[in-house]
Amino acid sequence: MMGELGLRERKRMATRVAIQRAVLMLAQERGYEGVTVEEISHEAGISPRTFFNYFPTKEAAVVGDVPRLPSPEAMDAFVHADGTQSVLDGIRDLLAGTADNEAKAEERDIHLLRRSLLKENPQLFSLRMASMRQLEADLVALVERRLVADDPRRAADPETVHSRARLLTYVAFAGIRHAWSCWAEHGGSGSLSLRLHESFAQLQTIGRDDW
Amino acid sequence: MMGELGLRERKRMATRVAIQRAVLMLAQERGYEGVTVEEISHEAGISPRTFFNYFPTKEAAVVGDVPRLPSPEAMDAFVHADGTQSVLDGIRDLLAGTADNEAKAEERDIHLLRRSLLKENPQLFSLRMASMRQLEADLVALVERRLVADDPRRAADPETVHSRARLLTYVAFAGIRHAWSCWAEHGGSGSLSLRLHESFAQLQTIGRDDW
DNA sequence: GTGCAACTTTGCAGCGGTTGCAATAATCAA
DNA sequence: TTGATTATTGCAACCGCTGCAAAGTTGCAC
Repeated sequence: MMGELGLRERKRMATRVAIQRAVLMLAQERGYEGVTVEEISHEAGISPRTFFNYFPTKEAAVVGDVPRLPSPEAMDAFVHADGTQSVLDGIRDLLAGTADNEAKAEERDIHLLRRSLLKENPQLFSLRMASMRQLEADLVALVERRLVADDPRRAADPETVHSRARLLTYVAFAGIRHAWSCWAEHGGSGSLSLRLHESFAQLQTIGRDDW
Repeated sequence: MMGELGLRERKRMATRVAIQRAVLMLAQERGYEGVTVEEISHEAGISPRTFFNYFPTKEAAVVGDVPRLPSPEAMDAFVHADGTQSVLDGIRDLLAGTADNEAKAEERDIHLLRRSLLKENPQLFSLRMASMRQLEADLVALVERRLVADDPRRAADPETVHSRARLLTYVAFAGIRHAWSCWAEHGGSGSLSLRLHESFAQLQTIGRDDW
């Protein structure tokens, strides 16, 4: 069966979760800087050396895995949209999908812990945003495909398409930051995805100073 | 006389410049990671311990001082604009002013060295953008003032003003990132401020998918 | 179950960034 | 010149992080 993972894999996943739980809870108590890898490892029941077999840096354990682009099907759906949705809204849905991608129940509490910690520590949220450079680059390429699919004549000017795709991507990330900031500022009340919709709706009006 | 600085201040400034020159040139040769504080200090003619009297971290010496908001007069001019310029364009000019704020001849070559290094190392540019969180926060407050000055009735809804100001600020930083990326991707040919104008012009059209 | 191959954990030694502290040296102001 | 102020430095120590090799586990074929 596919789901039948060996003992090894199960142990590794458990350790990975234990480490993240340890670092998140300790950081919640004492702040990110105030926690040492030695303490984290002790709390997680491993040696300090082993910590670095699971995460390349202390920071990586705190900010968690960088979201990846979603499934190829979702990507194709974005590229070949039916024209009823703006490019920015398409990006929003694409990224909202990766954000809520918390299928594994074991890891759900990790996500909640992390979200709560990032909410209290804007610096950590910045770290997480900074760790998304690869995702940004992937997204730029995807948006290029969408722009050309929307109007194939654009393929004649790849420079302009690239530039426009990059601008749209950067602006989309600005929208995400905005949604997160508003959400965190209000103590995390209300739905994050609702905030996301509100922020992206505002984005559409950016060119106008009358709102 | 005002310009007559004491020996102490002059020495401090010279050391500060020497450190930056050292770290930038060494990083240009061997990459940021490949250079140690010990080497930098030796090159700059100081002890490693003294290095940390001038910069809190190695990173700080590489990315340089975070730009500050410009003079109060420039800020007031932005807040009480005559309505012929959009808010985004106002932000652009405000920040372009701080970027070209390279009055001191002694430091001009430092700025050029740094710009060239950041151009080759996108990770370092990211570090620099990340170090601008304080500037962002200051700018949000300034944009709030501008929004209320544009239409005093808005003062009745500070929440919305705050949210809008934040969105405009984040989008403006997206524009700056975009301008820098385009400039760096083309090997730094052409003027950075020209790119900035092009990127902000594009920003005005963000809501429309027909461009 | 035995035994070997593959993989994981760990200790250790070491590098590099960073800090507090106290001694020393340089500058300044009267 | 002298005394106060400030800057530089060495030193010891902490912490994040890495390579390496020894020791422990798991997987698998027989």
